[in-house]
Amino acid sequence: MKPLNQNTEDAVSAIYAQLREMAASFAFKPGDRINESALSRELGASRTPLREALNRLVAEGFVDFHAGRGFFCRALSETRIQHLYDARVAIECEAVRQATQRARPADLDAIELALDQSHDEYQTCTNPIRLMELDEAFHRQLTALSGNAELQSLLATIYDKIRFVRTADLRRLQATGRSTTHRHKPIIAVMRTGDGMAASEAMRAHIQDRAQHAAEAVRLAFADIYAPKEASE
Amino acid sequence: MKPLNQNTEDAVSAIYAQLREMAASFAFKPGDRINESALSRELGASRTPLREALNRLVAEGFVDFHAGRGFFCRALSETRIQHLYDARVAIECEAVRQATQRARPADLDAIELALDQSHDEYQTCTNPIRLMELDEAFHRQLTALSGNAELQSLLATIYDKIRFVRTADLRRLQATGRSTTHRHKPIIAVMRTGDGMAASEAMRAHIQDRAQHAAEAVRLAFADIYAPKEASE
DNA sequence: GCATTCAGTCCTGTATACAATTCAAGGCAC
DNA sequence: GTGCCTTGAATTGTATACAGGACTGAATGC
Repeated sequence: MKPLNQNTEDAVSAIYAQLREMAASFAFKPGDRINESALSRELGASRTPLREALNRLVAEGFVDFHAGRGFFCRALSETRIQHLYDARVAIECEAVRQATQRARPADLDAIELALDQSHDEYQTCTNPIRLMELDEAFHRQLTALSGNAELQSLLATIYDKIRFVRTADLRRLQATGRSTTHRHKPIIAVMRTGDGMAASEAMRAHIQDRAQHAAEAVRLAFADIYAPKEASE
Repeated sequence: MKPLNQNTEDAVSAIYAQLREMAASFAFKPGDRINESALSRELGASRTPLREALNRLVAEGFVDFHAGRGFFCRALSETRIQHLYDARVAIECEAVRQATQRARPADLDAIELALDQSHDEYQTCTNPIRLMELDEAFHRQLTALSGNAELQSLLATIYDKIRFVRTADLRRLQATGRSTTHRHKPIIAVMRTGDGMAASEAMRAHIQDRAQHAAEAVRLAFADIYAPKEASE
């Protein structure tokens, strides 16, 4: 087999990143068993590094592992999505609270500028993936202002898990001509007042507004997962 | 036929559980490289399942992985501990908030009963590990009342990461004749009023009270880690 | 004396082999 | 036809072999 350059990037991490993306986009159907031999062939590696990468995904909750039976794509349920949205509320509200205390006006200016710059693209963009990236960037930047690496990494994992649902939700939002961008700037405005509690509640309201549509988004996501994809990949 | 699933699962999962306990108790010194061959011999398995278990710990943040150099016990710093305490605040405050809305009086009665039953043991117990278990049980039970599996699993991971520090902190608390149990019942009392926000704030105050001592606890923990242990192989 | 180089050794990273187990299908009894 | 057993292929679980990078320490040049 082709030797991989271990100095720059090891195979396990590369496979892991690929698998995580595949899991986030539901290249595997929920509940399906993952065939190690076939997948390792597909990824051009052997089963050993593949299994190591899969074990990371098990620890993060993307994949289920049943002894003697192998790895399974974790099932998607409305309950689980609701739980993940609530976990997102927990992380982001605390992060915003901390950020409100730590952030300097210049930090908030930078985020607001980024919002303004992406506003036009947000309105015209038709690619739901890109749409989601723009939306996610705001939340990630805000969480980063908390200065807490643990909160950031927890949030990143949650986002990966709900990305598919959020994409479906944002697509539907866009189809109805609405958007969530206009809800972002008010949060910054509250943060400028220095009231961490109020900023936290603003973020809570923003996220829960979307969470209410999670159930419908899950159904949309299921439709996407099982719909035949034309010429994709 | 009897299901021997657990039998085969034991290998990787048993190693994983052992490693997680070793990591939580800092059997490896922070920053040290983990020698796979030696550790696999010690655990009576080969490197393959050991590496799979280690990769799970990488995903959970117990272990660092550097390509080409292997696995390393993750360093412990005051900053990181502070971040983990703040993450704990995020998770537990939201969980208590949800639990306040969901819990029936009987659920709260059960937790309060458990508190009363363990009160004497808490006062007389000299084993810091047991002390920590008792304290942790309260927080875990409360979080479980939220009904959110994601919050529970996130919290479990965080607790494993800060367990060593918390043990040192509780030991010191006990040495000074104080305890944190008396702070638990007031939280239940607030929950009974049905005011989720107030309950959340009570929990925040409770956790942050201990977080303030985290820095000192880290130093104590370091002392424990590097102190020569008698009769330890 | 100090930095550098260069072997030698150790250790990691991955492939592969093989045993153990599960799964599926076909046959058999009822 | 239905349910159970048997049997064989497919798949997982683990050990091991081996290639190649990383570390160590001594020898060398300045």
